[in-house]
Amino acid sequence: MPELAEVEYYRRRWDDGRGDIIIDTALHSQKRIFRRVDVKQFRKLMPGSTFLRSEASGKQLLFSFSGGLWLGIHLGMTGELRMEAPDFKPLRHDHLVLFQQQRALVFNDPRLFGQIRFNVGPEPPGWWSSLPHSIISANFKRHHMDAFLARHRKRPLKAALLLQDGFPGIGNWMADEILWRAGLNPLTPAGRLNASQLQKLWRSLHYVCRGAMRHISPDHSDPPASWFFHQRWGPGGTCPIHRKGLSRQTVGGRTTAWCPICQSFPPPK
DNA sequence: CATCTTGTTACGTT
DNA sequence: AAACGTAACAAGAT
Repeated sequence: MPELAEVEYYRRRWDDGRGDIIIDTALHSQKRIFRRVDVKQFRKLMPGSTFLRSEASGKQLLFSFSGGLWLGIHLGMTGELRMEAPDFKPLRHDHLVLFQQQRALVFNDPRLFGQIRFNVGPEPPGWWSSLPHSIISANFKRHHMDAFLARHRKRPLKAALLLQDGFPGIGNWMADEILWRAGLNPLTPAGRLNASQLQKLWRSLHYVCRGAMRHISPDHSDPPASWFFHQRWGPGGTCPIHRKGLSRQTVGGRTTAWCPICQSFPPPK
């Protein structure tokens, strides 16, 4: 499920636990989610530590705990965070539970594409510090986008938008929304955009990211009815402008939908 | 039963 | 060396 705004939504679901001590943990440590975690160390250090704060960057989450403990979470395709009662009994897909006096903080992921990290140290772990600038932040500059598209000039635009090094937080539906609003065909090679098309992509990228954060993050509600979002799945989907049928094709390994009128393929040079 | 999935990574190829 | 394309991972929904 989770892209930029949904990740932020799930981050907030553990907020009630801030300032409280972890008294116990439960984890399905044999699952692939924990393949990068020293489980023995986690089980030893986490109880007695206080949950301090959390942050999201793209699709990555970082939770900090007293004693210099850092818990990284990637939700993968189907990961969720939620709160339960303190006597919660984890079921099959509840792979990580942090028990507090008043509640249980639960990470659930049926499909196991998520990933947990655990680091110890005074500063945030290196994998976190070296993440690319969030698209939402002022540090994400136009020259970053231009340089990234140039580096991946042969990739279809859709595939380039899915690369987290360049567009952190963008996933399948957001990429389709961005390209529809920019009037760009998903198959266009990333290095083939002229100045005006680059500008449209830049503005659309920010419009969709900001809009998703505003509409989805607070309560996981859907974006406005005018968004392409509502049309891109079902076979009956139509362009919100023309009300005509959409084109569909796998691009960059994902199902991609676009309006053949708004997003016509550019003529060869 | 076959096909689909809002994500990433390993690996072989260009 | 870097970029590119695809299979694989796992489980549930349709």
